[in-house]
Amino acid sequence: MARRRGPDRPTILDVADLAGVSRQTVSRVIANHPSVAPETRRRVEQAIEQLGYRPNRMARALVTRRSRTFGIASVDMRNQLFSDTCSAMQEAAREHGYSLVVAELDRRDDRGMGTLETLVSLGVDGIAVFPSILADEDVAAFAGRFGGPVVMITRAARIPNVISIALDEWEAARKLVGHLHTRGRRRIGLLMNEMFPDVVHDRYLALREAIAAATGVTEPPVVADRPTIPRGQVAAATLLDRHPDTDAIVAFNDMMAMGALKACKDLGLDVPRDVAVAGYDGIPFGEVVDPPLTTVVQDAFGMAREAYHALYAGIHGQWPADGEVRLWEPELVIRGST
Amino acid sequence: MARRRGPDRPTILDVADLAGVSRQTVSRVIANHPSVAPETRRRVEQAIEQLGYRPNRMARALVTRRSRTFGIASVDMRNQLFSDTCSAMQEAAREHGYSLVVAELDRRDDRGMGTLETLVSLGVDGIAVFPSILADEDVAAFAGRFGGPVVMITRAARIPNVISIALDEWEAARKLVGHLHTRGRRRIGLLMNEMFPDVVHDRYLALREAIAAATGVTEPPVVADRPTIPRGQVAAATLLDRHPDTDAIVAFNDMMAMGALKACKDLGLDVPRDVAVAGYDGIPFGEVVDPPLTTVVQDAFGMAREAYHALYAGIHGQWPADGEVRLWEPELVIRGST
DNA sequence: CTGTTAGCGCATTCAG
DNA sequence: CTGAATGCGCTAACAG
Repeated sequence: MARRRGPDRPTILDVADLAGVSRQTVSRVIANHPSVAPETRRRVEQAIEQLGYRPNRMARALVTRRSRTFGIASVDMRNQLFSDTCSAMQEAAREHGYSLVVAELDRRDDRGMGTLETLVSLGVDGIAVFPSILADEDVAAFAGRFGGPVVMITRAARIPNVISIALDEWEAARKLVGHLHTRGRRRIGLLMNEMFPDVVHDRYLALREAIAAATGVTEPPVVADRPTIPRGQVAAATLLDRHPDTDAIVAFNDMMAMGALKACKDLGLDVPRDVAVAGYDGIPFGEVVDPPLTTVVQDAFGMAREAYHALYAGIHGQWPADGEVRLWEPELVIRGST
Repeated sequence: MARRRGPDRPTILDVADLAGVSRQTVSRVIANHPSVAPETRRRVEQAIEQLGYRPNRMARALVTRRSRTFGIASVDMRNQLFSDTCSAMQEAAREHGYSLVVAELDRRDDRGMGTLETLVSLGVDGIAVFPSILADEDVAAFAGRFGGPVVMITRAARIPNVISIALDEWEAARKLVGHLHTRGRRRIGLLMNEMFPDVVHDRYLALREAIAAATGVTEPPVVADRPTIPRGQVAAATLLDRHPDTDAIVAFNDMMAMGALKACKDLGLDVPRDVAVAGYDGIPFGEVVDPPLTTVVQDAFGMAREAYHALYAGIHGQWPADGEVRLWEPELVIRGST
């Protein structure tokens, strides 16, 4: 087969030869094992430096059965909440020398399950997943097969072998709907994400409940689509067409909410006078749009750190066989759109 | 050492035993090697299915010296252009069964070079990098050490062993400045990214040149900061404070431009009447802000696909020892902010 | 404190 | 068409 271009990377044997020791000694130096003579250590370190040696982590993982990588997956890598999560997880992972393998769930490949299996075959020690298109049963099945720890972010569900980290949707819905109600809104419409109603997000259930409690409306109008600006625009237009008396729109996330803003503008509706609009996530663009967007802020960084530390702990200690849910407090940021 | 929880994942040997063949035969079936009897193949495939076997890609990589992963790195994973690039690269990679290892350059770790080395020790076959904090010399040094293909995105520079993929900054500057000039703007201020002037981006050189050609101003005012909304806001405020007669602001990217929008609003300046504002990248939020943002759109998806295919070709074929630059056409999208 | 032996899971020779 | 031997780079276990 074709040889690598240029010289091969040095191996532990090259270092050992140059330092005049056995490879085991080199291995000990790298692992910071105490039982190495200072002089020997110095020689080895010098050889490492001189050769520019870097351990092959795949070879190491093969024997330690630990790759020091975690996988993280979502159906949309371009989502700001996901980027923030990746960034914060990687930041947290650095202190332990862990790396992140990021994958976008391919819905054509067994609804995304194939992507998770790929992550496993890459040898990740644990997995964080934004479930979205995956049902609880999918995640449960995967966590059962996969030996390592699995964390689910953005959905609260008690799934065997899974720690779930998510916003407290009921608290969020109470805060948001309470705010809208205070502002005199009574006919609240919902923009849900594309999986609805096949995968019913707690966000919907919680909002429906809060709306019923506040206004007496038990089945608020709802339109589902992809959580992007253009699709949110289409969804909002549909909603307003079917229910012209709508006086408030709550969108699944800020992207859809921004689409709703555009739809209102298209229809000549004033926000917030005619229709109030609110989203979820608290992405930074929310304060630059016109009008600035009221939103339920998720502490993406805190949740990401929590996810990382759960995975890391899960590798070394126990993992809850019957699952566990960790809820996060939402923060309502009120801006001009409501 | 602590054993893995649950049963170990099945290996190729387990499959071989169950199918009653040797492991090489299993290996051949997996590799789709033709010389396997149909009946044997069927038995093996059934065993694979039954055990839920998935090849260990690290073990495979150890012997093939090819991990079928590419690394991609940037100093900020949360940047939309980077997310778009990751997403598009992964999409392109799927067809060849390649995966992406995403890393955020840690500036504390040798200005990000340490992160690149980590990627190498993880065994990636090639690397795509958004250089930002890395100077051309850094990238050159790394590409020299690393045996595999290296692609640099968002900066055009002829660096040995590196294919550089970037916007045609001169064409972009001509289009943008030409547009501003047509709109009667004569005192154009610049918001550059934080590396300026230590790492001078072509974007600055090109804009300066275009501004000189159009207005005769050879040293346009410039303020540098991080390419985020809040820092862009601060930078724009500084610029307008120092040069109150500024009638147009060109920002390094849309994030900074949105910050400039906020700064203008704070100062009671009307955009675009008093000051025109434009950015680069063409992120989707640009059309939702107030006023909608004029921007130089980069074809992130096209560039990402190009980057992937360059890397993939580089693994199998030749790589330009003296480097290569591939320029991409910018598209100027004119909206309300100018 | 250091070296030797063995093997992680797999693909690549080379034999049959 | 199939199997046996070999080794990728590394660490664990055991000797010295």
